[in-house]
Amino acid sequence: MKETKLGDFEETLLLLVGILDKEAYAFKIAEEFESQTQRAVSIGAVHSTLNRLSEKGFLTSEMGEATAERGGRRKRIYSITAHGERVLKESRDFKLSLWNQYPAFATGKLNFIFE
Amino acid sequence: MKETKLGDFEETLLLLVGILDKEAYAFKIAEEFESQTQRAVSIGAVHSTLNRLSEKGFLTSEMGEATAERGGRRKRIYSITAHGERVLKESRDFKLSLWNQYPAFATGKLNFIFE
DNA sequence: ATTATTACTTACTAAAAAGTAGAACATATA
DNA sequence: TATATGTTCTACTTTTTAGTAAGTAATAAT
Repeated sequence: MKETKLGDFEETLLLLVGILDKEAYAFKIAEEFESQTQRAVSIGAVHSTLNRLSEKGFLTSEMGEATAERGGRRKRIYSITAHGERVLKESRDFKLSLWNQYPAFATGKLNFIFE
Repeated sequence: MKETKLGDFEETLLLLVGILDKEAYAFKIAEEFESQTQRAVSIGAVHSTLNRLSEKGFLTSEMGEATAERGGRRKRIYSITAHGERVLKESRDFKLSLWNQYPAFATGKLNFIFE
């Protein structure tokens, strides 16, 4: 296990970036994480993880437009790179494959995903 | 993120134990890992990870019968605990759910797994 | 006997992931 | 102007995961 890969929390955040699309900025990501997992996260943990993901080349980001809302500091909008998407996909395929081989999980329903 | 959970390598090994069933002993697990991932692992890494998984309550094990093969030291056979299976299942469900929400991945094919 | 092979065990180290703390900034409202 | 709100940033610490090293054991083959 040498290559740069994804931790669990990292993978979740990466996916949330993909899900949130144009709304993928740290605060929103943190909120979404909490609502999807019922677990608390500190915003700092999210920021440092997003940084790590960027350094690893899985994410890029750019500053969004200034908003005229209260607290309207400009948001940094994240998006998944091609590399990030590829790694995510590989990770998914590998897991689907394993689950499928484990009798306790194999519903037979995942088979045709590998059509 | 406080609760005891699974690292990536741990999750893979846990699943391999489930897949290998009666053949789930460290050496075989290491071989299977290499064949399924095309990555090398050291047997020591596998042993220490299996230990960790046992301490966390995800696995149990017992010594198998002595075999009359060359190098026939008794094997320690691992199996997944109910707790291990539950955690594995939760992890799977959560991931399936996220993948399904990410447009780049959503084939629509995973939907009905949550029927 | 000696060596090769299949295995386990344990204590340790290294690396990576996760989380914390504290500061800063922009805007709106009171 | 002072305060609340929504937000980013980064250096640092802690915790967890992954991996190494070195030894032990049992058996078969030479």
